[in-house]
Amino acid sequence: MSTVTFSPLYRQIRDRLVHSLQAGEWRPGEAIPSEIDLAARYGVSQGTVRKAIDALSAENLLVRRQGRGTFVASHQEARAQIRFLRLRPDDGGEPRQPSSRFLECRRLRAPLEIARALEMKAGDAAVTIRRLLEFDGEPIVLEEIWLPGSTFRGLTAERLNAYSGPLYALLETEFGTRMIRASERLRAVAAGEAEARALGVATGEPLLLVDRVSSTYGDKPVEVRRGWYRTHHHHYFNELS
Amino acid sequence: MSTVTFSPLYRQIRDRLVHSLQAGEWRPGEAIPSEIDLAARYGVSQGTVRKAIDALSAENLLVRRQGRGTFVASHQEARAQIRFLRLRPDDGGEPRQPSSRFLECRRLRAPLEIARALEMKAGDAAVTIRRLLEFDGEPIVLEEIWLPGSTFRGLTAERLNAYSGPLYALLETEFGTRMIRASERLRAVAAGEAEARALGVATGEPLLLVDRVSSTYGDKPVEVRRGWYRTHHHHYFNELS
DNA sequence: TAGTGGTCTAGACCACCGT
DNA sequence: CGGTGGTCTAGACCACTAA
Repeated sequence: MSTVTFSPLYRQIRDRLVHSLQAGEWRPGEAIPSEIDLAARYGVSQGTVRKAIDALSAENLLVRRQGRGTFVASHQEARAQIRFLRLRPDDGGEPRQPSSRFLECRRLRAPLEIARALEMKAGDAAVTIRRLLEFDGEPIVLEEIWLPGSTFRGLTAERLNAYSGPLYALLETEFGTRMIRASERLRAVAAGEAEARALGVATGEPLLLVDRVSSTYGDKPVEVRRGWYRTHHHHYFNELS
Repeated sequence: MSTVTFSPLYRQIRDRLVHSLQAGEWRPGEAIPSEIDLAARYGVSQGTVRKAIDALSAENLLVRRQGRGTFVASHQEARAQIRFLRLRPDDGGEPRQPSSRFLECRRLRAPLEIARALEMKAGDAAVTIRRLLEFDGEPIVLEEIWLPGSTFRGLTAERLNAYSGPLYALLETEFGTRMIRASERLRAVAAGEAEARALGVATGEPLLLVDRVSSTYGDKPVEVRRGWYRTHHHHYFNELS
């Protein structure tokens, strides 16, 4: 009585490619084998490999570059960074990358709520980071980040301060964990004392509260993040299509 | 010295299909001709038509249904309605469709800012609507909507009140204008007196301010909308992928 | 110029839907 | 059952990149 799950060939190839990506057979930024090579490897036609790669390209796991090859997507690229930070200045200028100031990085036991979101047991090791994102030297976003402690064992305050690029790029290159997608829930809230102090606004000021859960291959959640956004001169941009 | 714009066949077919949609050759909800018929009509192979339809399907202009045909997307469908209202109850239940209570519907001259967003001249005829969206009888969203008066000539308060479905469905069936995509800018603001009164909250309460510009075929903007969202028990959901 | 991805075709066959 | 979209193939050729 179970539903027969028909899976087309290109879908199976797609899944095998994802497994290879997950296993680190090709690293972020590197090229994967050519379509013809992959077709030979899997014993299918080039067209079928092509359709599999099309799917992964649409999912932003791979990036095609005509005449050069197909590459593993990376958070080092500007495009990936924009995808994961939707805040833009009101004056529509180039979305300059913010600089981050780390306020705290501690290892402790995961509270129940965090543990549940990360699919681990309450009390398991976790890392928490607090940081401030500054645009043109002005603090705009306060963030509190939670990661599973086991997979990010060497993540310390020194490591964070020694690095200047986007956080996801560091997690990707240093810890082999690539954030694939995230879902966010937005609310308007009044600034509490801590948020107000960090962002330099009055207590009670309206802030945009952004709760995010990010996941890696196989939709496994590996980060929980709460951000307080000051939206006086910035806005959260979203495209409905 | 101009860049040569190479346009593949499937892209040209895509554009011709869009023109047919725009001209109303097939109405929302109706089936378009089969791939084989279209291939014959345009003198290309079925595979090329297929790729064109794939693109339009990804853009949510068409909907494929295996074994039945390919249909013109419509705002009557539940899927379209969800795409254009990202507010969900916190308790993750089924996103019930809100009921809307119309507060006002007036015809007047477009203010400068509205005119610019709608690509018309300041002073041109416009329609403005104010309404309240209620979830389970509770007012959650206050909206102020602006439309070009010329294309929505028969839009009146009576017409709105006589209709119960989603607004875009009415605009689509009664006025032949289909909203294709929209871009939104979100901010956190303090409730002014008018918003507070309409939503039944205290003045100064944090609200999620959502500014939207929607467009129809050819990215022509045809609606400007400002919404004040009460996010005590609801949140704006967004998927980063 | 060699190698990559991108396009286009023709044809065979499969999965699904309604009658 | 006939008609629709969905898959897969093999092969030819085009567009782009780098050396």
